[in-house]
Order: sequence, then structure tokens, then C-alpha cells
Amino acid sequence: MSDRPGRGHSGTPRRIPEATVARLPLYYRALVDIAEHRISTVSSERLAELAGVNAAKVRKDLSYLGSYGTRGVGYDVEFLLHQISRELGLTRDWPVAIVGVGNLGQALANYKGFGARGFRIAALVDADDDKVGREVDGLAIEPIRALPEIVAERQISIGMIATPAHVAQEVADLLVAAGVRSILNFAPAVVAVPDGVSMRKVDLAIELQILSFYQLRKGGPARRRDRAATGAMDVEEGLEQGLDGLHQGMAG
Amino acid sequence: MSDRPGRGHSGTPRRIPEATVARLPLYYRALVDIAEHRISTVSSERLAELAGVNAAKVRKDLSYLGSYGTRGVGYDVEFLLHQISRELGLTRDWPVAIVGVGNLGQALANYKGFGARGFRIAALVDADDDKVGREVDGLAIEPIRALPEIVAERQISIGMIATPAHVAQEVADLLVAAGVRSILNFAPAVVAVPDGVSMRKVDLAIELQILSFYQLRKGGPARRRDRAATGAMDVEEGLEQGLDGLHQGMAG
DNA sequence: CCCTCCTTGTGCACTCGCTCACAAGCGCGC
DNA sequence: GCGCGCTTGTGAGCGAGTGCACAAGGAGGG
Ligand SMILES: NC(=O)c1ccc[n+]([C@@H]2O[C@H](COP(=O)([O-])OP(=O)(O)OC[C@H]3O[C@@H](n4cnc5c(N)ncnc54)[C@H](O)[C@@H]3O)[C@@H](O)[C@H]2O)c1
Ligand SMILES: NC(=O)c1ccc[n+]([C@@H]2O[C@H](COP(=O)([O-])OP(=O)(O)OC[C@H]3O[C@@H](n4cnc5c(N)ncnc54)[C@H](O)[C@@H]3O)[C@@H](O)[C@H]2O)c1
Repeated sequence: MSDRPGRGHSGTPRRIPEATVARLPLYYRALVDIAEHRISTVSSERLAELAGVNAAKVRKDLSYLGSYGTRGVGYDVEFLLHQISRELGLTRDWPVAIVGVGNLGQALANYKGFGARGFRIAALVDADDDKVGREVDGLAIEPIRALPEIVAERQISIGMIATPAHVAQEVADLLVAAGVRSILNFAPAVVAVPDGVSMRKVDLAIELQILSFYQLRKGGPARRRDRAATGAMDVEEGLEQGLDGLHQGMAG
Repeated sequence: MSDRPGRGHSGTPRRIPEATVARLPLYYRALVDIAEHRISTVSSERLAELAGVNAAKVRKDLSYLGSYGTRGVGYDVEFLLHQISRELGLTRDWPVAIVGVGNLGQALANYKGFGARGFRIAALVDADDDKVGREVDGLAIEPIRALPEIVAERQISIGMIATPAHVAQEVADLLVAAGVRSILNFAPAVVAVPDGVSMRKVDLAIELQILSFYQLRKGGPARRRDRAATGAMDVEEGLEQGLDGLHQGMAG
């Protein structure tokens, strides 16, 4: 915050569209790569290429953050990295709790890719007493009934639900009651959360079904091994992914 | 494109919007639940509730499949289930290959939720010779160089990439070369595929960053700044998830 | 000091998806 | 046989997001 270069007359530069927010992490990742190559400036064209989007979109997206580019030159990599990172809150520490330490929960707990962006697994919680006490990657599994204290003491802000689907809503309710305001749900279930709590979901089965839908309309039902199959359904590039699921109740 | 589809005839009535395709799996899941309760008809209202969407949206979505409802009554559960399932290709068998049997790959391989929808893990592939030969859930891990034969012989249609990000593009290329036309990518990397190949991605880190973005503007844990305290950022319900990522090259 | 080159920032037109609201249509009771 | 109530199917209006194309504007060379 502090000094707001560019167009910050008032408090917030402008509202950042949802679609833009979803792309900022892509730019961030691309910029990290660029920075590692000791490159100091980057054009929207190049950034677009690395992020896999359109150059105009990159410029428009970045313009929501402020006028951070230099005409005729491009964007300063370090500076932009800092701005995006601040905007996304990556300069902070985000303690995460994983609820349900089964197959998926363990994989998540073992995953090393979180720390870099400030997301830190701070708690593993399960309802199975046989699992409680066991350690995963140096972190002990704790009983679900301890959730309120855990969330409060460790300032947990994000909860991941990796339990069976039929208890997902119940778990979400517990997380919310404990004070968690952001939830990432991996269970294939519709989970409702009150206003003020964000919920996003990752649903494997849906992704696969979308893929099969389109595959069905490509080479025809009877799979042929030939590649010049000439699908009857010609969808041009640029179709956006997903849109599935709700992002509920962002209010404070 | 040319003629007004009408319906009634056996072909595909009309083009189904991307957003609708992404929701069909939700309806499918809700309908399965309903069918298990021995309920024979369902209204759009009820279905909407169970799928977590708006009733009008349900009706419009289902209308793309054809006029399958009965006014004053609702939709026949079994019939609708069959129609959606046919539309999504769930009546078929979809052999899936997992490339990269590490943390995540193993969790996926052990996951029991695939079979129900026709998705069957038919191959586990890894580049690490130490892993090759080991079994996961009764399926042996095979060397990546055998991919072409594996894909051809087992009629693999979908590939999942669960390797480190820096080899994701390389792996995608191998999958495409082997004949796979649908890819689900879990690696945090931009992966390009040629026309005719569908690519979807699941990116944990992006989801978390989106969550932290909104959490930051809510009146977060360490609250300081912000004039209007809590209510500053009041996003109403119904914000859609994602839009991130491309669905490239659907052409045949 | 001006001119040219290059890239940003954005106005605009267009597409897509969402929601509302209501007429059409079906079944059931009278 | 006829209306009545309920639910579907959809036209229309609206808002969000996208991509084009270009003017605005900084940098560096002459
Ligand atoms: N494994 C995968 O690759 C995968 C892929 C996609 C989706 N999913 C979904 O993720 C979820 C977890 O999958 P999994 O394979 O890890 O299942 P799992 O059965 O291996 O693990 C579930 C864990 O949740 C715990 N649990 C059950 N009820 C609980 C409760 N009320 N509170 C706290 N913990 C509870 C169980 O003790 C268990 O440890 C499922 O909903 C599944 O559909 C998994
Ligand atoms: N583990 C998670 O929970 C998690 C969460 C989000 C994203 N991811 C992403 O999923 C991917 C896999 O994560 P992980 O934790 O399983 O990593 P991992 O290191 O445990 O597993 C990677 C596997 O890929 C194999 N591999 C490497 N190069 C290969 C190649 N060229 N061809 C075939 N196989 C190859 C390795 O031998 C290893 O078995 C990573 O890109 C990671 O960022 C993982």
C-alpha cells in the first residue's frame, strides 16, 4: 500500500475483474521465471507468450493494477513482480489447514510447492483416531475436535477439504465456525458457505467429464487411430476453461 | 450453424455452450443422488438446489439437450440421467494414463472415484527407473518410453500429467505424439497443445492465490488500513469460479 | 532539440453467459 | 370436458470479458 504510484488518487486504483485475478498468478509465475534469467524488463508480448494468453489481455489486466509499464520499453520485471505479489497477498504468510488426511490429503501435505508463495501447511486434521498422532512430513495429524483451537492459535486462514464427499458440508461448517474464511474443496460435493467466506473447488471428475464430452465430438465415438480425423466439431482456440462452481460470499 | 435445430430428431439438437458443459456433471451428480432415493421426477428448482446453481440456469442448460421435461411436472430422473450421461460420454469406457507417479500421481492412482463414471486408470508411467516395475493399487508402473505402445494398445484417450512442471510440456508432447487427444495437467506450467487436442488444467497454487487475493480484501487477520473497515469489498454472491486456463484446440 | 521507433494503455465493438419474467403446455380435479 | 395450478422452455435485456486497432507517450539517436 503506502505509496501508490500511477493513478492512485483515492484509496483503491480500481476494482479488479474476477477474470483478471485468476490470471495474475500466471503472470506472477512467468515473471518469476523471467527474473531468474536476470532479465530486467519484459514486453506484454513476451509476457503473454510465457503466460499463455493474449498480449492485449496482459496489458489490460496489468492496467488494473496501475500504470506500471513504460511505453516503448515494457514492464520492469522486479517492480511488476512486487506489485502483483502485493496484490495477491503473496508477501504474507498464509497458514493452511488440511482436513482429511487420506490419499489426497497426504499428497497435499507432502507437496513442496506451497511454501514458495507463502502458503504453509500449518495443520493436518482428521476424524479417524487411528490416524491422529501419526506424522506426515514432520507434521502431526490432529483430531478434528481440536479444530477451533488450532485455527485460532495458528491464525489459520485457509482450509482445504480432502475428506469424503458426504462429510464435506459438515467439515466446511466446522471450518467456518472455527473462523476460517477461505476454503478450497476437493470433495465432489456442493458445499454452501455463508457470506463472507470464499469457497473454491477443484473437481477432478468434472474436468474428466468435460474432456470426455469434447473427445466424444472429435474423432467420433469409434476411436480411430488416424490423426487426420476431421472432427465435425471445429472449435477455435481460446475457449476458456471452467466457469464451473461458485465463488460464494466474498463480503466481509 | 445452418438450420434451426428444433429437436425431436435423433442428432445433437444444438451446440452446447461451454459453460453448460461444465455444469452437466453437477446435474449428473445431483441426479444420481436423487435416483438413489427412489425419486422418479425432479423439478428444475430442486435440481438447482442440489447442484448449487440457479433454477433458470438449470432449465436453460437442460434445454440445450432437448425438451426433456414435462411442464407442470418436472424431469424424469432416470431419463434425464441417461441423456446427460450419453451427452457426456459416460456410457463409454475411458482408459486414462497417469504420467508421473510421485506424490500426486499415486494419490490419483489410488483414487476409487474414477471408475463410477467410466474413467479407468489403465496405465501408470514414469521416467524414474527405480519406480518402474513397482505396483500401485495393483497396476505396474511402466517406463515412459513405452508410452506409444501403451496408448495404442489400451486405446488410451486421456492423459494426466503429474510430473514436475519443467517437464510438463515435454510430457504433453509425448502424449500427443502417442495419440492422446485429451490432457489433464496438474503441473503448474503453461502447456501448449496442437489443434485437435483438448487440454485442461488443475492448478492448486492458482486457486490458493485467488483465495488469498479475496481474503486480503475482506478485513483479514492482521487488519489495518482500509477506510470502510469490513464492508469495503462487498462482492455479492454468484461470482463464478475460475475462467483461468485455456481449453485449446478442440478441432478434430 | 526534434524526430523516429517502439510499446503501452484503452475506446470500442462484439460475443458469451446470466437472469428475469412470462407465455406455453401438461396433468389433474371437478 | 374444462379450467386451474404448476413447471418448463425461452425471448429479451444486461453485464462481463475479449480482442482489435490506434492514439498517447517515453527513450534514444541524430
Ligand atoms: N485421491 C484422489 O486423487 C482424489 C482425486 C479427486 C478427488 N478426490 C476427493 O478428495 C477426497 C479425499 O479423497 P481421498 O482419496 O484422500 O479419500 P480417503 O478416504 O483416502 O481420505 C479421506 C480422509 O478423510 C478422513 N475423514 C473422514 N471423515 C472425516 C471428517 N468428518 N472429518 C475429518 N476427516 C475425515 C478419513 O479419516 C480419511 O483419512 C474425496 O472426496 C475424493 O472424492 C480425491
Ligand atoms: N503433490 C501435490 O499435492 C501437488 C499439488 C498441486 C500440484 N502438484 C503438481 O503435480 C506435479 C507432481 O507433484 P508431485 O508432488 O507428485 O511430485 P513428485 O516429485 O512426487 O512426482 C513427480 C513424478 O514425476 C516423475 N517424472 C519426472 N520427470 C518425468 C518425465 N519426464 N516423464 C515421466 N515422469 C517423470 C518423477 O519420477 C516422479 O515420480 C508437480 O508439477 C506439482 O507441482 C502436486
